[in-house]
Amino acid sequence: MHQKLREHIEKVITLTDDEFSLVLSHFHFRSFKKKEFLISKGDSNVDCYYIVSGLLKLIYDDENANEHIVSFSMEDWWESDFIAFFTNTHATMSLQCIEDTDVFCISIENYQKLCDSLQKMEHFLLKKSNSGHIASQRRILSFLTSSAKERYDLLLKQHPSLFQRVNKTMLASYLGVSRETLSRLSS
Amino acid sequence: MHQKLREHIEKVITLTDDEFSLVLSHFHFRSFKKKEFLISKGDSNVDCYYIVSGLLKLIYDDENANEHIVSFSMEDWWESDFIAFFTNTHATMSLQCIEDTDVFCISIENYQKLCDSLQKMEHFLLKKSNSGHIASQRRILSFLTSSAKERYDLLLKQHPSLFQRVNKTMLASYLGVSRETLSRLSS
DNA sequence: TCTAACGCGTGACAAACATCACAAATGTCA
DNA sequence: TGACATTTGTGATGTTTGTCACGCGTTAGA
Repeated sequence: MHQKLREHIEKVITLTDDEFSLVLSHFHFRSFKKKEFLISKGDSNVDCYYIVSGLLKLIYDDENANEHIVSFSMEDWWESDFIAFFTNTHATMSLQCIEDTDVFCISIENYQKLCDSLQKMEHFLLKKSNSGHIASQRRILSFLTSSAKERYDLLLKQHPSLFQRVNKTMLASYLGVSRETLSRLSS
Repeated sequence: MHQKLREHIEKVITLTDDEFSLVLSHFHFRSFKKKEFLISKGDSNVDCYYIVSGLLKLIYDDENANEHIVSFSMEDWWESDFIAFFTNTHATMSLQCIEDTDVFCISIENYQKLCDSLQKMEHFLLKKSNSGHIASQRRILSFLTSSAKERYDLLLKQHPSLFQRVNKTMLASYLGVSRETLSRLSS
């Protein structure tokens, strides 16, 4: 299990065994069952997660209790309510399992300690943050420039596996359309 | 002019005079006139910009030559086509002056060199990247959860100054609605 | 294995928004 | 100042999407 985290990090930087032990000591390994929450709206002390296996959804519940899916996250991705994580405030979003999921989690304190104690990891985390920023920019672009149908087609092209693992109601929520509209788009 | 950049960085980390000189040597100062392009679609070697003064728009032109405004950027912000900047690929977006604008620009090579030569700056840039990621997440949330009218009200509340500096056509493009719809929302 | 919950499609209708067309007001610049 | 472009509002109309309602097959759990 540790090996997966190590391989993931070593795609960007190289680590000695001692260095990896140091890294690992800043994380906790945890397993969650389908439907369990890693983060619940209102939580303080929000962690950041590296996903070893499984599938999660990051959701925002609006004032009418409608669920909006901000992102799906799967194997080899990092996820959190980054607003809460980085600003050390209460969670405005929730992170919930769609499938049984194994993760390594890190607190913001340990995130900062790790950056301080191992410069290489700060470099790694900068790369990851930049990638996250890019992914968000792409999603903004899709909302600005594409119709619901086009966003549907783009998602089908870029992440076909999601269509096997996630039901239509959640796909609709991710695409920002109603379940009924999605049903009509795909038929 | 250098002082502005230094103050901006020293909100996060402290620098000696020598360190700041080192930092500065990685940037170029440039001035642009209204309507000039800092980045044009298709450019290679896209730089990243710290905005000393002025106002920019980051735009995406779709296949029908419709202009979509991905973001506005003003004094004390960082801006680029981050997808092109970080992945070292051709620009898919353009960055254009709405007002005369002064910037410090940095290439991706110098960005990386700076990270390597001054760890403190890597820390600073990680903070900035995380902030950028957060801003993007907020914008995604606004598209997922809010109507055009709500996005209009939110923008008016969070950035009232934009309404003085930017015409309605551009505001509409930023909000993702037609000019006519925006005109009806605001009346 | 029985039952309630869930997933998914679809019809009918309403609301939101885009598009096209036009006119008035304002800004720009030689 | 005059000519021209830009900005903005608004009416008419069509398209897209949301909402509500319903049925039916599948799934999950006691």
